[in-house]
Amino acid sequence: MPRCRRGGPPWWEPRFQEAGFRLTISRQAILEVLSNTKEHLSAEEIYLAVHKNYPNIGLTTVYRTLELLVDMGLVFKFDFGDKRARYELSPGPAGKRHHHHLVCTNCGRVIDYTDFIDEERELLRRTETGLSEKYNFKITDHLIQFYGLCDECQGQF
Amino acid sequence: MPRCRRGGPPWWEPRFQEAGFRLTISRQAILEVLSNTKEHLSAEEIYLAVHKNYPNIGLTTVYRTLELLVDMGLVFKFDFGDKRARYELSPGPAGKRHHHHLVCTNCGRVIDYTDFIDEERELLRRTETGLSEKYNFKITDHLIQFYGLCDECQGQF
DNA sequence: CTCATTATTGAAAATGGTTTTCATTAACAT
DNA sequence: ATGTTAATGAAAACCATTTTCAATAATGAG
Ligand SMILES: [Mn+2]
Ligand SMILES: [Mn+2]
Ligand SMILES: [Zn+2]
Ligand SMILES: [Zn+2]
Repeated sequence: MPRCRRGGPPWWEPRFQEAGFRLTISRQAILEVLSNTKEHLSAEEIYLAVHKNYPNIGLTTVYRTLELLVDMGLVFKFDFGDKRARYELSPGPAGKRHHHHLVCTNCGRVIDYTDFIDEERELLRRTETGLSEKYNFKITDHLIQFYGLCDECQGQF
Repeated sequence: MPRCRRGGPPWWEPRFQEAGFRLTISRQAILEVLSNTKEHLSAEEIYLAVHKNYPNIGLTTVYRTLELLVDMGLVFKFDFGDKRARYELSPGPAGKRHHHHLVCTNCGRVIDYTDFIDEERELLRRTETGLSEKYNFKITDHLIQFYGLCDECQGQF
């Protein structure tokens, strides 16, 4: 289980300095877990993963840390309809690209996709401009998700 | 507080017949409330509204009925990030047009918009086609929401 | 219309993800 | 190294939603 950082410190360290938050073991461990997965983990799943190496870190701290990380913009929080929040490390400086999600309503699988993002971006840009003018609404974020049946679940219906 | 139906029975009545569900007082009352509001009510708000005219209808029934209505496709269920589900009557045969939402992250206000829906539709159509092919994912639904600050909340920051 | 069937309902209890409380611990500036 | 105080863990609280189960009422048959 090799560490990801092949060189200097993780890109998120300066962010803690700037914001004046302490870079604790718990926070590093949680960020480490998030940076080593491609999945969209729930708080409890993160807790369990962290717990293997740091058995004394509690679920409460995981929740609190995730809230902080979301506020800091280091982590994104999603609702895929399975009754629990799911988290994903922000792309970061040299990370993956911005993406949206396909959610299987049968098995819960979540697929990241970056295809058509450019077209989406263009539409979003125009929509945001138009809506800002018409409703004087200052748009700061958007959510786009597609729901349906994944490859494996289509046979069952 | 005039009833909306100026003529025949509401458009949703046949849907119950077809599906074999009983058209009870509770269900009619809840649909009536939903059809007489432009807001996106929570289960409890619907319960309170129904309760004025039918004090014996319980919150449990409201939850159960909403679940049924969502399953029947008569009602849409949304998550605007305020920790409780919110509901909206489906456009129906002669109803309002399909729309998406602007959500104020400060005061929670939700604005329906239908502008740019045609462009969105076109993008969605192409995206759905592309994603279906690439991931063999059968898309049945989508969610688009914009977040930001509404007219009144912009001054505060 | 009357009755039997059974879907539907209400009240109360349970559920479960998340948040709060509060005493203890540890990060880090000095 | 030490003091200040942010951060933490365990337990309890929170709260929207769901489940339980006995009672009720919508519907169809007669
Ligand atoms: Mn993702
Ligand atoms: Mn709406
Ligand atoms: Zn699936
Ligand atoms: Zn606002």
